Amino acid sequence: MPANDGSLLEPLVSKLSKLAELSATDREAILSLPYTTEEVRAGRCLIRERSNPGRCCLLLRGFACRSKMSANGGRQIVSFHLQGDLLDVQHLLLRVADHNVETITDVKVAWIAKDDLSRLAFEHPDIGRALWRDTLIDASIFREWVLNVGRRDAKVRIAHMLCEFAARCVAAGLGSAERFELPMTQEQIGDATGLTPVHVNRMLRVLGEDGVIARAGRTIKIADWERMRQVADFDATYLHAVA
Amino acid sequence: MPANDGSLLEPLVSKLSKLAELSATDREAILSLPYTTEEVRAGRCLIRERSNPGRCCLLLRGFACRSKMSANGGRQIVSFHLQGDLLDVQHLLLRVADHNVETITDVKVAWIAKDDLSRLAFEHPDIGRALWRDTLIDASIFREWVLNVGRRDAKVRIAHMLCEFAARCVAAGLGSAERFELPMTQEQIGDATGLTPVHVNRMLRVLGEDGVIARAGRTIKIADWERMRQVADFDATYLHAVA
DNA sequence: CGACAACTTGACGGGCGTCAACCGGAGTGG
DNA sequence: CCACTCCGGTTGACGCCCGTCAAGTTGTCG
Repeated sequence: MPANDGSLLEPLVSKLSKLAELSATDREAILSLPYTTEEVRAGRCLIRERSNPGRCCLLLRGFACRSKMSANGGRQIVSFHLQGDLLDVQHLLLRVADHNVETITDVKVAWIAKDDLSRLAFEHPDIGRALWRDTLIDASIFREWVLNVGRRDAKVRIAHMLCEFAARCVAAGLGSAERFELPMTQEQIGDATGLTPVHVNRMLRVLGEDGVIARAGRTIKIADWERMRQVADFDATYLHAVA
Repeated sequence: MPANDGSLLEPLVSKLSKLAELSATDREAILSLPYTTEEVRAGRCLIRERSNPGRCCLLLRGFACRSKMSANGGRQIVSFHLQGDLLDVQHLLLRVADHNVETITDVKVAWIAKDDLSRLAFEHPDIGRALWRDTLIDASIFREWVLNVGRRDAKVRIAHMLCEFAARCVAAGLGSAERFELPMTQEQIGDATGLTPVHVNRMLRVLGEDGVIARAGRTIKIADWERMRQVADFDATYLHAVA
């Protein structure tokens, strides 16, 4: 499993470079982090609520999400993640996981020891700055999700989720804003928006009938992005230009 | 307005001390931060969405909240704050505010220049660690709010909000868990839980009839805390022992 | 070709929003 | 001291959005 040719952490370097100015030394320090890789099937749990991982998970390929459960058995997805995302920076400084991390598709991840990453953050101020910014943007997205789930009706809510997902895919170099692929089921969309899968389906149909989106299986096409943005009440400010 | 007797930043020292081990030097560095104080009436906006503050706001007395607006005019409160809270640490590293900060009661605040606080964080690693942890706990609370608004019904949702608020008041030394004072209106509770003020009122009445809480004006009494915790689906893990 | 998961659609009901009226306390001005 | 105003709280009637239940379709993988 250990496969330290060093190049696999390149996505992490490129992500953090967008968040702060990194020196050559910084980059080398990141690339020389020890890690192990693992391939995991769709629908598995990478990190479990209340556990204390001891290592951080870098998503190299595929899609994942973070989720929490309510007492009555309801699942709430609180964020989606794609390649290049570091899934649990918060565990550098918080002892116990307050949520699950689950795979949505088959994924490839790199595990990095918490202590190594933490040391890196505090010995290289600009890396620390980048990681901190990453968690702050994370928090900003959570705030937007609270608004989305709390104050928008189902149609707008789903449209907003699609906009955010598209924007992040484009930023990560996966597909274009006009045409992209959804990796998640309608049930997972429901879990992210606080709706039932049935109602997600209804609203996707309506969005299609309105001509705001076009669907073919899980591929979404958005012809008029300006219109989509209005329908979705989407304003990318909260992504803070990166995400 | 400048009133640097130095002692007014004591709450900040005590808050950060709970988040990381601070040396005497660290404490002195915090206390010697330049700041100005201001008294602000209830219902005012301290920081406006899309603005770029340039300074951070420490809440010395009273209550405040952070909020966002949806296109259709809905307001969503994303967090409540009480004395000792630093209201916008995220602006140390993010350029533009993605939400408003509003006063709930009359408050007294201390303004600290962003650059001063930022320098402090990076020159004193343990202060940086404490501030970072603070923002991570913030994010954890947002995740819980997404779950709360997305997957719990109105009664549980409001009960959960009350539990969190009580826990944080107790942690800050304001009142006891068995009896505390709500500073916010039922409309603000609704804005925090994604409900209308009318329905908040109904659910508060039901919680009273169920004997879970007792109300007198805005004072809340919780006799059986274990029962309350069950009704509210409340598990303080996500507060990460501080907050 | 059979099994199973995801998607789709319809019928029905309930939780919560909306509208409206009234009450009570605090502040204000005569 | 009392009338007036205003904000917040309270309660009832009614309706809609979305949840629930159920059945059927599609697609994929063995």
